[in-house]
Amino acid sequence: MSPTIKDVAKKAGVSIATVSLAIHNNQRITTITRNKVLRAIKELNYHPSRSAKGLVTKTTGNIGFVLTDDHFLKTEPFYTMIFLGTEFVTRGNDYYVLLATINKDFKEGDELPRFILERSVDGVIVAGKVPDAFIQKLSKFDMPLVFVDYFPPVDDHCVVMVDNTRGGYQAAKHLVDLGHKEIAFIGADITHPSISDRLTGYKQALETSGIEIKQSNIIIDEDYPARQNGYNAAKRLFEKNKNVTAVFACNDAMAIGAMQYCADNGIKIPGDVSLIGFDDVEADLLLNPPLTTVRVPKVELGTEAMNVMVNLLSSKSANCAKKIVVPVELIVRGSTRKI
Amino acid sequence: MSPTIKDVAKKAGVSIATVSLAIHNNQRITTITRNKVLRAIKELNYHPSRSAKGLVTKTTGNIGFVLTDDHFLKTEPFYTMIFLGTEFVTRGNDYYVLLATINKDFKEGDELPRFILERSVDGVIVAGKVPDAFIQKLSKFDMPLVFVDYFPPVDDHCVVMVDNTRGGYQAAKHLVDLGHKEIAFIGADITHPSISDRLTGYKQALETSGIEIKQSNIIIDEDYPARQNGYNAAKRLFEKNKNVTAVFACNDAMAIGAMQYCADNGIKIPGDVSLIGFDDVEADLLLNPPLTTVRVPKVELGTEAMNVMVNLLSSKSANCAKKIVVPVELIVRGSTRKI
DNA sequence: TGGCTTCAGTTAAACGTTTAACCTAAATAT
DNA sequence: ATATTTAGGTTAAACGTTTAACTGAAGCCA
Repeated sequence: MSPTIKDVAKKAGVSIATVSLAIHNNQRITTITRNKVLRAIKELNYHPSRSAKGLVTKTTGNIGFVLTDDHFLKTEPFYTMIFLGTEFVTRGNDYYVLLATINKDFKEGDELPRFILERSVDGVIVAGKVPDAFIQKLSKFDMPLVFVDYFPPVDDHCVVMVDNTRGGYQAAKHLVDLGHKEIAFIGADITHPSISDRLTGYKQALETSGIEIKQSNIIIDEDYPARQNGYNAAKRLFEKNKNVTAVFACNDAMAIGAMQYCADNGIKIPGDVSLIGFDDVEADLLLNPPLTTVRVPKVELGTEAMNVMVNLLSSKSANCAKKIVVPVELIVRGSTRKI
Repeated sequence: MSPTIKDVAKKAGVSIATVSLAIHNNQRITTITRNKVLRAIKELNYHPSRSAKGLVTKTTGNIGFVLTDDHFLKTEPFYTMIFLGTEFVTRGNDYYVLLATINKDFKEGDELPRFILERSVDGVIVAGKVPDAFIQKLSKFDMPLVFVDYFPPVDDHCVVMVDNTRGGYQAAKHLVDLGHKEIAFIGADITHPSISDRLTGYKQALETSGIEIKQSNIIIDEDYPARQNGYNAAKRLFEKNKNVTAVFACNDAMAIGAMQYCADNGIKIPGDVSLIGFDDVEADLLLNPPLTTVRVPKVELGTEAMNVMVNLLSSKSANCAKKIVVPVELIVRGSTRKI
């Protein structure tokens, strides 16, 4: 068995309270006693038990990270990167991250992740879009909450967001600057605020550039923005609309699908059509041509979210309802060109 | 505050011991009392506190997952997939996974991950190659240990391995079957057992096919098997060795680098040279041509490792020193062809 | 009838910490 | 000289469980 505080107390010839106080640098303990204690700790290689500490302080040193199972399973490691971002921060602070998924159709009667019920976490980071019913139920626990890459309907929470509107603007503006006039938008799941914000940015860019916004140039799939849907959206677009010279896909997955459609149908990129995506996933660089895109700093989203959480927990301040918007960056590669 | 076992006891009109026993389906409690207790639990929405339970049972419900920081940071999400595999299993069993990294130059004096010292985990899964000093230090704690994708020097541990030798054999055999005779191997970090096993398989395949093994066809970089090193290895290979018609790269990252070198130097794949990798990473499908490779079931490695761990913890049996070898699979795509 | 089992629970100790309340001796104030 | 404060600890309760040991009633057997 590993040594307990009792062993340290005996070895140092003091009470266990003194050991505890010494560990926490309490003023009441003289330097000389503290050193005695510290020496005993070193000799025994003592480390306090987290369980015992947790029981009395009602803290666990863990943060929950929740996302829906379909986000968890998708091939693009978008949320994985955010998760890793949170891990980076915990390295510095004294926390660990517990991961849990919920059903994307979470209903009122469903159980919350076990770590919430058993109080194994001090706070919860929610990543990506989650059902309303889940947020409702989660909010009943008075537990610090941080949302990342999703803007919950009720608005008194801490949120870390991507500047999707500005990114959409930058993407479309880039195409405008290259001389394009017939610029299409392909997207999916427009109820997702991130996606609709990108569309908003697209519209703003065309508007401020004096280019008419045509509904026929906007293709929205109802489903999830995945490669297959990008393929289908491109098909729907090009079958009815021959004069499009540039396409802004709502994310890289759809852009990759669209690129595949073009390859299958003799549409040259960027020769015939310029294509720009959103997210900047690993795959972009391997495409032929490499995909121009708007970079979302995925790891940074995670670090920011965890930073907010750690602040929330340490300051014990009221729910600050803080909002952080992390900037995006246009990455020009080979899939766009001057017309 | 959430309800405690005391609240349940009061509501059900029994002692707290009865509540505990009822929860654990102890025979001593009649169905009628158990139901009373269960009803109270439901009404109060009671869930036992993990900290309190942990304190007395000396369990935490957590499993540690350790890898070196360079593995954690590399772009190919190889170990991330293994990690996710462990997560999948914990969904079914009652565990969570805590992630920690160690320095790849871990020395004897370095501290172990905090979750081990503070006893926040019931067992540790070690992924990938880790320093000997780390294993030494870790072994001193009598904590269940499972190694995945690495074979520790001292051999009394549970291990989940990839069948690298067989995979290397299959890869080289595939090239032989396509009629190739001058088959090169490019690799790096040959001290890693996985890599050297793949080389062994390569040699076996040539041998059993009656093809001479030439040292000049084997290029080993000392560094890490990454894209850049694949590029360099291909350069070294083709500059001195014009008649090679097929290359087996020790992993996909190096294969991708080699492919880049070939593209830069007018070597057509698979026209002039057939190329095969190892791992089957996401990027392979996006390459032009898509890469023939040997699939390593990454997620399955994680699930297997976690299954072994869960068995170890539940059976409380002696360290079974179990070995599991998960099979690989040849995936033929566009980068190899008949000569 | 009386002694022995079995049944169905209860009591209380234990797990390893933190921390409020208490204590004693020395220092300071009146 | 006595009363009060301060310094530097110690004592003991509390956190929420589990579980070994105990108890009292009922059933059984001779």
